This record gives sequence, structure tokens and C-alpha cells, in this order.
Amino acid sequence: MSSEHDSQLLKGVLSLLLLHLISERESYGYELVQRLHQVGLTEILEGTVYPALARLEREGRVSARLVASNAGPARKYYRPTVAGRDALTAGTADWMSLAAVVGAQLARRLPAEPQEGA
Amino acid sequence: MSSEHDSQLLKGVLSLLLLHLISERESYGYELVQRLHQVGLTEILEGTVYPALARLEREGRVSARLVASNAGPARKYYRPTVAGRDALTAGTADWMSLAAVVGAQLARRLPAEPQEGA
DNA sequence: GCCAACTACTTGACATAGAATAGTAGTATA
DNA sequence: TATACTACTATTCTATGTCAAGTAGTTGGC
Repeated sequence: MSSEHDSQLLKGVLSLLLLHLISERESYGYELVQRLHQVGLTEILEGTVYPALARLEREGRVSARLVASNAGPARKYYRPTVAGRDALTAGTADWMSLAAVVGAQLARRLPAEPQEGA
Repeated sequence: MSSEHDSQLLKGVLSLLLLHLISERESYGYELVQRLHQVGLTEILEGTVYPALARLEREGRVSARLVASNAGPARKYYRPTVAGRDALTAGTADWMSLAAVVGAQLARRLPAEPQEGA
């Protein structure tokens, strides 16, 4: 349902999600795209994820290591650095507090509509 | 607390909030900045809100009328158009569903931490 | 009547980050 | 060696928030 013209809404959230996912389990770009699709973000493309990972690496929030694959080119596995975990914690708090405000405002428009996103 | 380096997190959300606020009550730019500050978004500047309103107007999502003020220049009062209300409804649904996913993911990082953002 | 202060809106240069698209390269299989 | 799938890289475009400055109307002190 919906989630077709998010575009801007994803800004800033994607890097947070990526940090979270690799913090749950070391992962590589291609797989991260699939994991994002699995949790419902089906419109996120490789061309969005790879640059985001490169940004995170350049900023020192994730570290990467190449691991040979038996089904294609080597995979670049990412895991958060200490700075990455800090950023994730801070970013999560940021997002939570903004979401609380936004949610409180926008929720008024959906008086008692059942949500199935949980 | 926090809400200091949101920057990107606000993308797309601001126009939604503006549509919501003027849909609650017709309002003008200067006042909208103050209303945003009141609900907790204290870092939003005029230079952010006015261009956002101009964009919404250019896109036909809000209409504006000038009303003379007794304490300064004329105020430009905004209210949503039909397209604006549609955009608000669609955008709210979009945000809610994204927030559900993001919240479900990120919430795991804060097992039982009390939130005071409500 | 002029100047300061406050209200309110406008504008333009800038940075960030996601979208779109294409391209490169490794492995396997036929 | 050609095809298909996996996986990463590179380039360009665009939307939108930030920053900073500026315009203009009203009021009040002097």
C-alpha cells in the first residue's frame, strides 16, 4: 500500500536504516537492498543504497571488508564503527523525537484508522 | 533535547506539516514559523518556511490571500486547496507507513526507554 | 519628519542526499 | 565464448532545507 512517492521522506532515514541493519548483522550492499525490500521498503534501488554506503564509509561511520563470493564478484561487507553506533543512537533519538511531533500532528487526521504497519 | 542535526530528516515532512497546520487554521508564514516552534520544531527558520510555502503555492496545493495587518506589512494567509488536502492525506499515509517500518526497526535499539516527545 | 525596531515576506547561492541510468566485472553454465 | 546472474561503481539530475541578506510596512521616540 502507498509508499510509492515517498522520495523526500526517506532522506536521512536511509542511512539510519542501513546503520541499523548492519548493526544487527554484518551485510553487503546487494543484500541490504533485499533486506530493505523485505521490511517493506520495496522501492529502494541499488543506485540509492550503494552511494549511501559509500557516504557512510567516507564519513567513517561504517567499515568494510571484501569477502570473495562463490556466486559473483567479491562482496563488500559493512559493519558500523564506533562513530557509526554513536550516529545511529543519536540519529534514532532525533528521528524518534521528530516522529513524535509529526505523528502527534498528523495523527489527528486519522481519528481511529487501524494501522497494520507494526 | 537533540533535534539539533535533523537537517535531512525534515525533508518532505515540512510541507506535510505546513499543509496540516493551515488545514487546522488559516495562517501566514510568520505565524507558521511560530506555530512550528511551539510544537517543538524550534530550529525551523523563516528562510525554510517561506520557500516551502511558495513551492506549495506554485504546485497548486495551497492558495493565498493578502490581508492588511495593523502591525506591519500585509500578511499572506494560506489555506489548502482540494489538491492540497489530497496531498496531505496521501502524504500522511505515506509518512505513517514509512514511520511504521522505521519505527519498528529503530525501536529495537531502545528496549524500554521512556519517551517524552508526546 | 527622521530613525530605530519590530513585523512579515522575498530572494539567491549553497549543500546534501536520494533517483535514474548506465557501466564494469566476477562467476557459472551451456 | 556467449549468456545470465551477482555485485559494485560512476555520473548526472533534482528536490529541498540552510544560510544570509535584503525589502517593505507600521509604530513610536525624539
